[in-house]
Amino acid sequence: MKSNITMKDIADKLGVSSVTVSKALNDKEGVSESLKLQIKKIAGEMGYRYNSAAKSIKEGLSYNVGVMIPQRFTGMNSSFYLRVYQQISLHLDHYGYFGILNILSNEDEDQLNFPRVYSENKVDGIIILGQVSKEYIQTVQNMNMPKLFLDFYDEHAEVDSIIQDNFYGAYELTNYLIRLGHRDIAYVGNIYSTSSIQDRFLGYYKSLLEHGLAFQERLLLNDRDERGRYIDIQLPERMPTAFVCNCDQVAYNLYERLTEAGYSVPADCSVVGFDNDVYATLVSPHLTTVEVDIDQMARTAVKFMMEKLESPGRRNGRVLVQGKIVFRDSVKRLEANN
Amino acid sequence: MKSNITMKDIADKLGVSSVTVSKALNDKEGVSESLKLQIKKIAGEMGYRYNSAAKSIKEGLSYNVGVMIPQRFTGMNSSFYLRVYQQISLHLDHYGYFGILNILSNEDEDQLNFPRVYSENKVDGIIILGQVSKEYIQTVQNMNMPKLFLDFYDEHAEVDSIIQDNFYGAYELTNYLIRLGHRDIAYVGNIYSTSSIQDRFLGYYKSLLEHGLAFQERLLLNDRDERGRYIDIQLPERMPTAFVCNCDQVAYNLYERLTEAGYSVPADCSVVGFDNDVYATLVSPHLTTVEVDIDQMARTAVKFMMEKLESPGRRNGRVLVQGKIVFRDSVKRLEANN
DNA sequence: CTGAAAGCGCTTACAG
DNA sequence: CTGAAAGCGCTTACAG
Repeated sequence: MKSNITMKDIADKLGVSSVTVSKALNDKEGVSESLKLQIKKIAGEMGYRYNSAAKSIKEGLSYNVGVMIPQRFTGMNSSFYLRVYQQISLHLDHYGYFGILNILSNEDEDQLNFPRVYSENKVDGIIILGQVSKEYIQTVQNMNMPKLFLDFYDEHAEVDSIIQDNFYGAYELTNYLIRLGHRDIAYVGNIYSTSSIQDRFLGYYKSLLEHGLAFQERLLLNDRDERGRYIDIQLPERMPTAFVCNCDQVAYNLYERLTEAGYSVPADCSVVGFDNDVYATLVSPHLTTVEVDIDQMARTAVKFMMEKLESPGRRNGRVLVQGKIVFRDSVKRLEANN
Repeated sequence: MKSNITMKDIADKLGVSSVTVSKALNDKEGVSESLKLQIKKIAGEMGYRYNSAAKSIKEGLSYNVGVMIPQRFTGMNSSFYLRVYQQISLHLDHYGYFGILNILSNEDEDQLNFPRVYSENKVDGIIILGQVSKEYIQTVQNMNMPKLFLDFYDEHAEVDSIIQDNFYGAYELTNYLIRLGHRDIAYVGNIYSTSSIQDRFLGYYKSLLEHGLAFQERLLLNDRDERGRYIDIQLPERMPTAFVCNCDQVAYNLYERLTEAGYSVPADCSVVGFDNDVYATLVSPHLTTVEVDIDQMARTAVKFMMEKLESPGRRNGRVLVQGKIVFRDSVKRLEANN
């Protein structure tokens, strides 16, 4: 399968030099218009394909970017990162780059091995998509090429990161509920479980504070045990008018719980979620929720990476990408508030 | 970011030639053991990284395989192909290869453009993942490198393909129902909608035939209109004891319909699905269904590709990958049949 | 065991 | 406008 037609072959066919062919095919100065046209025509006929390896070796650039996803985020039910990767791939294309997916195996993560894309110089930069261990972060820092953390950050690492704005999303969502007249609003989630649940809680909390609403313990409902397994949600004795759930799946669970207890959404109480995944449209009525702007995350990551490739010293720090509220039918405007 | 350490740098540091360094680093014959060790040590210290572009240019091999997914299969809710890609990527790794994802845009498909991975010689072979247009299949055939169709095939194209065995999966599932004593079994799906719905129907049909059970029109329930939108499933007047649904999502829809009508699964009637996606475990009781063996598909695709890379003439034809039944609690053994 | 020479395909000065 | 020369980093014969 190495029927490789080279510039030399085209040059020989036309009795010119390969330098001239190179100039013609790259639309560079120094070839007469007619020769250029002729060369391009012959190239097409001969099925010539550019050899990017030769370019790579000259420029020391592979025109690839590695996207590394830790293995544990790649299970059956977690296609989120794959979708992010897909968008990254699409945006890289605009810059003439390609994305190489690299699943970081648990072993490689434990043994602090460099990924093969790095040790074989297959990529010009690397995007780490999804939290890796503290120790591996150090390994990443030892890699001598532009790098970027996506969807997580490390306070000590000198690595730029792009994360979704969990805090602001929950803040906006809660503001929205308050604007519609809700005053007694619960938060559903184990705030000691993950940092995103905690950050979302904080956004909810800030909204309450800003509106002079007192937070009370009874308004914090647990959704999972310390190992992350969902538990039955205990509804408070005096029911709030609205629930902010830390994610759509928990909202789904809450719906079931409410139905059992004889409450109807949104007539008796309103519910909002987070993520806009399958669960958001699996419940009836469909859930008002926050959608992570995957495209924006990918676009930003690629932009930053390209900038770093241009000027390696470039820093962007910790950048937040805001989600957008998807308004559906799980929230009711309270009469009280006109 | 081109602080590239080369073999020459290592050689200079030790006062040897780069040829010797090359041999040492590649564990080739012709270097004394002690020198080899020393070279490897220095290489490590200097942070040397192999330049795979140089290898590529020598061998005419990129050690990359392209995976092309038509844009229309990459929406929000279709992560199936991304998961396949992920597995391909994993298996390629075993062979020292990398996978480059290439989303085929609708425009490129319409205009029959070669993908950039091809025209820039970025890959040694290409896997087309998901049905492309008749016209584009021709374009694929014009590509002068090993290629493979995955999850679809074309009767006229001289291209090997790997597809899931829809027919056999439904056949087995129906056999299972019959073995448990079911005799009156319905199929849910619009058999004119897609070829996989049709093939699954045929598997169901064959099972009936083999067991001497008569198929009747009343046993074929429609699930979607000609544009693919789900419609309300009409339950037959005389209820069957079991339903074979063409996919899990439709089984999910059927559950709702059955619940409305006052039937309970599996007490009153049994239900099976296909795909083993989220919907399978969203219903209660969880659904017995067929899981596509993504790993097997990916593994086979990579194996075939590697063989083609070895010997380009190699043909494998149309290969079917069988799914596996996932037994859960949506099926009841009928008393009648001990 | 060790290394000088040539070459993979292309591009970048530079000379004509 | 056109092209000979050198070089990118590595490997493959081949000579010593």
